[in-house]
Amino acid sequence: MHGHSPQAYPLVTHFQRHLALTEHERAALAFLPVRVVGLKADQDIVREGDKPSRSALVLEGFACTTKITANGKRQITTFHIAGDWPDLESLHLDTMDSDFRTVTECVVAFLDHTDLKALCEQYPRLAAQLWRTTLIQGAIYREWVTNLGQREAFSRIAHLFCEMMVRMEDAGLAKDKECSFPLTQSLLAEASGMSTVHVNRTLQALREAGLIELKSGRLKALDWEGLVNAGEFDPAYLHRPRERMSQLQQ
Amino acid sequence: MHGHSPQAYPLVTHFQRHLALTEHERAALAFLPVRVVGLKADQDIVREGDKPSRSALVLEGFACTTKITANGKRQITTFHIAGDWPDLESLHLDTMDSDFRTVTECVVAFLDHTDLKALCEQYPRLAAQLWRTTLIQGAIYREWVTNLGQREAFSRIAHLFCEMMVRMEDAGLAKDKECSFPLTQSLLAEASGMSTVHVNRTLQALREAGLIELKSGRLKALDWEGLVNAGEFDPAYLHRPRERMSQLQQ
DNA sequence: CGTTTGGTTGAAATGTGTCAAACTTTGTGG
DNA sequence: CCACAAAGTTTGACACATTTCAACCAAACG
Repeated sequence: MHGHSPQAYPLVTHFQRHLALTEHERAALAFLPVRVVGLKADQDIVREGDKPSRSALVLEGFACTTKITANGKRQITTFHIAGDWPDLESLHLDTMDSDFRTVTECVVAFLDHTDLKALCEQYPRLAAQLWRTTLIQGAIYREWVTNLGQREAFSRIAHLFCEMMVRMEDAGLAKDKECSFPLTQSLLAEASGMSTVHVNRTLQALREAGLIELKSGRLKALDWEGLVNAGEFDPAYLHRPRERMSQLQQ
Repeated sequence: MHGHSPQAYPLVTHFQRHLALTEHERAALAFLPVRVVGLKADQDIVREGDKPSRSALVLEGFACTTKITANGKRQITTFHIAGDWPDLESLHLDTMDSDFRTVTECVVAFLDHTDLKALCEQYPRLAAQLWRTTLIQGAIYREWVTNLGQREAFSRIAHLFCEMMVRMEDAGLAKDKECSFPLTQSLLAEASGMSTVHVNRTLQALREAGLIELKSGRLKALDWEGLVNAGEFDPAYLHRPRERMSQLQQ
């Protein structure tokens, strides 16, 4: 599929989450050439060392950014869900310093850097919004550093679950604190810097504490407040649009 | 001190590291109003929850970004040295999600967001460069997540030392793999997610391995290649300007 | 010179990793 | 639709990295 398709609408949605678009801006976005592609699970989209000429907006599915150490260990540095723009940074950093890959089957929209750069020059507000998108991703990284550095297993996993739940909600993919969650324990291990075995035991502890239910690819927070406490979770770092902020209180 | 002063030159330097400036751009930078301020050690510059109307460029000294968990533990998410722009993100994220504070005495240049935004609208290349600056900071966060998640004490501290040394070199603050390093062991603990005691023991191990000398506020890599190996350090994530890349091989 | 701050040490407690095996679920091809 | 393979989860026992606590020492500092 190519250009001007209905598939471009998610792009408009992305911007409208934070910004009231003018007609011109909306039109510019609608006419941006996009290439929508379906991808298999567990597949590289961009690799460390690549010099991409385009960036991908996730439309459906779960993806992640990973880094591999010289010793061959792998760290997932963040998960991406629908609406996320995982490798937007490559717009201004020519060489990828990490891998961007699918976790589940995904649908992504590829946008050429040349088109995006032209858009940015012509529409400074859209440029600022894209910049903002990368800054929020940076804020998430800061929180992950803190999560890995300061919290032990139980809180750490709880925090990860809180973050994912809130982001899924904001993307319209969760309700009643329940969402699709197709992440294996070994992926959770790679994301939390723990061994698979210990993730397993921690999940049992979270279940025994009555905080979560996690099975067959779905996560449900049985006791949201309890989970938030366990994870010491404060969603401020997600810099959510104002309207969404209240939803946490529910 | 206010505006147009010789103090503004570091600003030009910052941009010229990555970008060949035009005369217009250089002039625009030179005329940006800056307020240069000297700050005491161990002092907040901006706090979590603040909504700053300006950002600070570090001219001298060591600073850091920190997050405090609900349990009162503190994580240093990154260190800042001369030439760094620690809270540039506040240009587009209205509320700070972390603290930015001095470690040593510092000299910083404050720049108003309104001025920076005007600059960005008029000079897209400068905007892109500022954006790039925040993206590189993001890349550093990714690496820290990996460092905390996948490396044990010995490698983790080695990696931190490698990063600092390379960044100090690039800022012109290190030569012969030796630089000022006024970080206490308890700061290193907060940055590495380890206890002070274990930092102490790890430093002894690094010394016994003949990799470093660290005393009276100075760090020297006695065996740079060994340190790089121990830390599995690959500086690609720092996205250094091309000319500097070769320096690592020395 | 005393006081503070930062560094070092030892011993014990504990969180987490490792290994290896068994079990369960999911997916697939016959 | 079953049977089988593959993938993911769970378990136990043990090893080990790291934390904690408490004390002591050294260096920096006014």
